[in-house]
Amino acid sequence: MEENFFERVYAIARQIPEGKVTSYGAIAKALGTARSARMVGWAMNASHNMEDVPAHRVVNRKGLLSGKHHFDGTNLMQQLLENEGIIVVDNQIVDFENVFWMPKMDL
DNA sequence: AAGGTGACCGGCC
DNA sequence: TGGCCGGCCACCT
Repeated sequence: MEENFFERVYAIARQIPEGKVTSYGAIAKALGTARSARMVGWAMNASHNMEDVPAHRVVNRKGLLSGKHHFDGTNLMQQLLENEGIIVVDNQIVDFENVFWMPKMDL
């Protein structure tokens, strides 16, 4: 009973454990629309109003904080990640593979 | 209704 | 990884 595409994205994002991150493509695949990775980013844009959506845990496949530009400050996203134990240098996540979390495609 | 847009991804060099 | 290009899909005007 998903209201719309966004709700689905939020559902996945909320499942991201602390200290872990995932990519837009991974979420897209979890939703079944791997090709709509861009939509995931769009949903994240709307997630700005959602407090339950940790958008800072979502990065692109390179582990780059592509969306940091959309956060309040310029390094807010990085601060949040580092706060969870994730090392971020130059807007890029260190050990990206190590902190990468694959969303459960359980819907 | 049509067109533009975007926090992407994958392939290629 | 870095740069360029095409495809993709839902949302907004």
